[in-house]
Amino acid sequence: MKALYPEKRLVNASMGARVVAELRMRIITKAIQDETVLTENQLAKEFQVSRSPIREALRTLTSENLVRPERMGVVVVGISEKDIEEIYDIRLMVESFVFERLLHKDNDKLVGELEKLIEMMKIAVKYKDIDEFSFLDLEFHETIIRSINHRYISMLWSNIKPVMECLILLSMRYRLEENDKDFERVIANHELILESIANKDTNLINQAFHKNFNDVQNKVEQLWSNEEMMKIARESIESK
Amino acid sequence: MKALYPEKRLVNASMGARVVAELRMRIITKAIQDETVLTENQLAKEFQVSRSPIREALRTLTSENLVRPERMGVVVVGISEKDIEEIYDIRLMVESFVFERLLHKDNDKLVGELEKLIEMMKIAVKYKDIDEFSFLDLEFHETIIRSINHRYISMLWSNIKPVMECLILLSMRYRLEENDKDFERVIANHELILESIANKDTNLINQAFHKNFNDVQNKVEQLWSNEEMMKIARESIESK
DNA sequence: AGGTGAATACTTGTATACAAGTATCCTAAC
DNA sequence: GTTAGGATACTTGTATACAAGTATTCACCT
Repeated sequence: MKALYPEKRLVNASMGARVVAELRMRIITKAIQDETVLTENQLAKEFQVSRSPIREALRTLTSENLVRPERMGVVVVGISEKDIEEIYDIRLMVESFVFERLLHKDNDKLVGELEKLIEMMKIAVKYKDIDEFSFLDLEFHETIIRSINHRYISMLWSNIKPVMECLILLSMRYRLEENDKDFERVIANHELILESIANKDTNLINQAFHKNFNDVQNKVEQLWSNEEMMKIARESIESK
Repeated sequence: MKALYPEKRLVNASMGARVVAELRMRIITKAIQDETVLTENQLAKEFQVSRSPIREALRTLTSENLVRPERMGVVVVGISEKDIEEIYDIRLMVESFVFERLLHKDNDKLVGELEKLIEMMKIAVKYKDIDEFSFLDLEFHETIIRSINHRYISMLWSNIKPVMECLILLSMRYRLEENDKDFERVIANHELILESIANKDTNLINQAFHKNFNDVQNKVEQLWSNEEMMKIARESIESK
């Protein structure tokens, strides 16, 4: 099976990290079906590594709630449409908290960084580097979140980030097949968020969040609700 | 050094789990100072186990933000008063979200469970079993959170829970030394929360949350702000 | 036939060995 | 005295070995 997660992001990564990234993608795309039982030995054989990195990977996936430990081995939990909604509950909760804090700060430096990221996103679209575009999207949000220097908010973010990353990656790949005008709209959404922050405009941020979230969430759910589409998303990378 | 974490909670636990529990307590009580560099070999020697469980422990502590990985070994981050405030930001955020959901549900079963927990807390106070009281306190909150069946909210909770557990454990032990009338007030706070849920009373829950949070947070911070008090909390268990 | 129990082939948790890389320290040259 | 360079003693990441425990299977007994 071809790797689902971009190799580019794994240079210098340990085998453990590679296994996590790959398993996560397979679980989320249902290339590994829910309820499948995974054991360390079996995975070690399949990935041609020892049990040590596999153990590490399974622990990470457990903490991300993608698998649940049972008496012997772990069983794949995967994610459903309901889970995706729930992830976006968390995002909305976290990002709203962050915006509230931004209102009482000077955000010039942040605004500058966000402008840079938007420019880079435009370049990524221009050259159809969808994976890069996805990572920039995520980094945009992470930059905002980190800017308030709230250790535990950052921690929350880092807990849901890996799954978010997969979701965005997949939904963007799918869009590319489907309708690449969508990328313009994604960029416009981010420009709206940027403007809200620059002007500390509470009404605008609510609009922006809901626009952005509904947009991404709908796309992701659309993707998940249709087995055929999921297959396209999986294969869009495998065929590369 | 005597164990800081109750042995009772570690029956059947793996060495890895024990090491995590113990290191977490030592870091939070500053028995291990911030900025200390910990390496796997050194800890393996100290705890008389191999590197495998130590590795596992350090990974867990990293995910909890109590240590941060560096090129060689991990360095202890620990928690400050600001961090404690931030943890309570998260709690307030999460528990408010949960209460909002509770308003649209039938909570009879939940209310029953909470009543049971409060009774048990009273017994724990009667027999001065402070560690048990602390765990019941935490379980009270966890029961509420789990009741809305929100996978990612539960995940967030499980990420901050271990540190919360230590904080509550320490603050309760300290109270016992200081003024054991406090326990009555903690119970009263929980009864207030219970009542808010039973009656779906939005105003009351805000009062209850703020009362409970301010109470615990103040106690904890009071504890942290004074080196001498921290020593008392540490030793209150060591002398057992 | 149905249930019991022992043998077997799994599983995880832990210890240990090894390779590759990095900081440190000591020596030597200037 | 100061700096360069190499030996040394660390570090982590990974592989492998072993012990203890659990599911399964299959034969045997009732």
